[in-house]
This record gives sequence, C-alpha cells and structure tokens, in this order.
Amino acid sequence: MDLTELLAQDLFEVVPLIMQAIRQDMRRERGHDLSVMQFRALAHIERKTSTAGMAALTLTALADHLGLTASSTSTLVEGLVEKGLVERRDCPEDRRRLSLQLTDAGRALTRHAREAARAALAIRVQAMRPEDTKILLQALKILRPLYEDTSAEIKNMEN
Amino acid sequence: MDLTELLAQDLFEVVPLIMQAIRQDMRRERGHDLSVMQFRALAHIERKTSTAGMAALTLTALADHLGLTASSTSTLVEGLVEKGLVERRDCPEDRRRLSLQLTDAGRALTRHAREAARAALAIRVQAMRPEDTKILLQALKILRPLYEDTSAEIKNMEN
DNA sequence: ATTCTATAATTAGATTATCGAACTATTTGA
DNA sequence: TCAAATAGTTCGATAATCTAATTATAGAAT
Repeated sequence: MDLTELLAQDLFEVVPLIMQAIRQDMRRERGHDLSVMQFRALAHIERKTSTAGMAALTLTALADHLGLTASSTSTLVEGLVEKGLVERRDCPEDRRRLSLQLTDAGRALTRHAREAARAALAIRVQAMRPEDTKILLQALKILRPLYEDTSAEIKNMEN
Repeated sequence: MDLTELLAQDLFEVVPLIMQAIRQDMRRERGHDLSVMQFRALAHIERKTSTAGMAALTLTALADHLGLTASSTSTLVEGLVEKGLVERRDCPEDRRRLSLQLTDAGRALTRHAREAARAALAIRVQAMRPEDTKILLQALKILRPLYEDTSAEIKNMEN
C-alpha cells in the first residue's frame, strides 16, 4: 500500500470522527444554537468583511465557500438574519446582489462561539505535546489549500 | 493567541471543509449509494470483525463509534441489511444483543468504496510533495486517538 | 422465586438540513 | 431592444437525525 493510499484511508477515517466530535461539542454548548454550517457562515462573513475596502460578500460566494447550493445558503442566511446575527444589505453596483454583514450581536457571538470551540478542543488536546501541536498546525496548513474554495471547480467537473 | 487556540481555529475551519469535500466526492461516486455514515459503519464492522476471536460487534458499540443514537444506528443498519451488505446475527451469550457481520457483498463493496475514496483524494493530493504526505500521516496519527471511541465518555460528561 | 432495575434493540413521530426546480428581478451583450 | 445569463428566493420532496415509547432479556436484591 503506497503512502497516498494510506493517507486517503486515514483521512477518511479520522476526519469524520473529528467532525462528529465538533458537532457534538457545538450541540453541548447550548444557549446559542448554531449549526456547524451556521458557524462556518458567520466565520466566513467575518473574515471577508473584516478588512475595509473588500468587495462585498455575496450569497453565491458564501454558498461556494460552504459547498452548499444557493438555495440552501439562502435558507441558512435567513435563519441567521432572524436571529439578528447577520444583515442583508443591498448592493448599489448590482441590485441583484446582496452584501452580507455581521451585526454587532453577530460579531459578539462569533467571538464567543470561537472561544467555545477552542475550549472544547482544549479538553481533548490538553495532554498534547507542543511538538505535536506544531505538526498539526503544519498539516492543516498543507490541507487547507487543497480543500479551500474548490467547491466551485468541483461542481463544474460534474458537467 | 497561543498555539492551542490557533490550532482549534484551524481545525474548526479546515475539518468541515474536508468533510464537505468527502461528502461531495462520495455523492459523485454514484452507483453504490452509500452515505458517509453507512460507509463508516461498514468500515468499522470490517475492522472489528476481521480478527478472529474478537467479541461480537453490537449495535450499541457501533452507535458509540459513529456518535449516533442507538435508534439512528438501528435504522442505518437496517438500510445496510436491506442492501444485503450486513447481517444481524443472534448473540447466544446475551439474547438482547446483535452480532453485526459483513456479508461477502459487504466486504467487496467496502473494498471498492475505500478505493473510490482513495481515488477522490488522489485527485486533490496528486501534486503534493512526499514530505507533506508524511507530515499529514503523522498528524492523523496524533489526532486519531484524541477522537477515537471517545463518544461514550463525552456522552457521560453531559449528565 | 419473584420482582425491580438496567440494558439492547426497535419503532413511531417530529425536526432539520439539504437538494432541485420554478420563479422574479436585474444585468449584459448581440 | 430583446435574449440570455446571473443573483437570490420560495416550494416541495427527501435524507438523516433526534426523543420517547415499547419489547425483550439479564442481573441483582429481597
């Protein structure tokens, strides 16, 4: 068995395991009821709007990042708007588009949820050696570009 | 920001991204219609029954591994039984329990699905340098024990 | 031995997250 | 100026999950 094959198998076993744990950790953190996707959406909106002078984040761009259809993303955003965490602003340059923005409450909750996620991870990671932490950080740095914002490409490959 | 915090944040961003991709890759691989959970179930049954003389794998044990309720797992297994991939055998020592086994078809499909997962990953990973592959393998080796079979413990913590 | 309590699995009903298709509004460009 | 493409929403259907109730069995306590 070559290394790539081994890696595929490990990824395929371990990633869903971690994902499962993340979901459970988030559910346990009751009070603010965010799904993993909603949290990812908030985090992405925050990242894309934090630096001034960036192009507005549209619904479709968010959908691509999340790997969901525009339809699903629209519903998801609607939920966040109802919770008062996100604002849909009009886009003067192109009136078909939205500009997604966090409200103050949205920003506060994003910070809080991030902290909760960190805490949940810390429980699991507390015994970890610092050099292992570094390896993990390296690994994630390698993985991220392989999977980031490829949803659009991949969708096109299907046709 | 300390390293653990950085790691938590990265994990929380990258893992769902990969998970998303895995789901899409599996859906694209049409023909044998397995959900990610069903695939995980098959893989776990295979692993736990491959070595002779092991205790039978029960429904509850599988549920714990998958991080699902017994109820959901029962339904999931029912689907696999209907597809002819899994057998529910009686457990003579304790007649409340099941012993879950793969059928021959189940074993064949598990191998095939694993290969499909590998192929999907290979597309993403083809340009990766061998030393990066090694880092990823190390990282997964560190992560696995942090998340493997902890569902039961975690559930207990909730009470 | 009988009866209480705990455990294993299933079933029923509700909820949630997702999708695709149909629709409206707007823009682009031929 | 009108046809095609694009951005977003809504609707109906389907998957996967949950909780609560149910049945069967086992183990423990009197």
